[in-house]
Amino acid sequence: MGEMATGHDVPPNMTIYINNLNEKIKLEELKKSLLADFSQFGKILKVLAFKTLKHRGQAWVVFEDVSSASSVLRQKQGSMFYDKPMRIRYAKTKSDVIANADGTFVPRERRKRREEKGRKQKDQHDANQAGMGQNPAYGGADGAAPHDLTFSVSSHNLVQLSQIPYMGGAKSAVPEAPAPPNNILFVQNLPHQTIPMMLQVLFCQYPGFKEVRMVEAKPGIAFVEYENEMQSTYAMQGLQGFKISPENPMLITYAKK
DNA sequence: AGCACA
Repeated sequence: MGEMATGHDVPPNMTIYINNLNEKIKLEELKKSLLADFSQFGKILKVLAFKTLKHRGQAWVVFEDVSSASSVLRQKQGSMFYDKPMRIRYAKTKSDVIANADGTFVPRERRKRREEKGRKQKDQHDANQAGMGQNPAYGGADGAAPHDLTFSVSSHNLVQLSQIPYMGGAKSAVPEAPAPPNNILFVQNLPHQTIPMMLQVLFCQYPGFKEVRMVEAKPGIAFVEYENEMQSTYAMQGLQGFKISPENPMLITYAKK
């Protein structure tokens, strides 16, 4: 239930399709940067990008594992790349490198001939689907946040941070009239001894994190800025109700514009 | 916006 529509109509697979890329960047540089940037998520088998009208501003990155592709999709979604936010989805059809590896590859010429004949297309389609569908486990748990750590921020005035999702005990769960999405979050109900570093440790786990701001004169609140709204939203969902101390589930809303 | 296999 309550699943946010993340807009991927295609089943998870090893290849991610990226668009809204900066078209001014030379293909070789673009591919190298994608490789450099995404390698941290797992082994990359291939990066493809083309200069034709129909394909500029787009790229395909083929990972060895679906889990790597999924991590990138979730963690890099909307992040800035050459001054533009990347839009990432799973590729619609299986990459040749993958098809070659799993034996379902059909050379392009043969493919075309088949399609022109107007029959046997279904075989090809089924072959493609078979390769894609090997991931039954992924669909359901889209909400598994990348952090499930219990950790302590501290020097000496040790504060134990217990990661217990806030269940909505009584009042301060979620505001009735939410502010419109904003890349800046407004955090309330913090313990008065909270210092910016404690919040930074928590919020910097989420992609696009920029900074935490607190006002000395106003204890208990903070502003946390991300690069964009998607990323602030993701962080908000991940940390909503997080208790820095047992009696202080944090209330996170979008800051007013 | 645009899903390829240079």
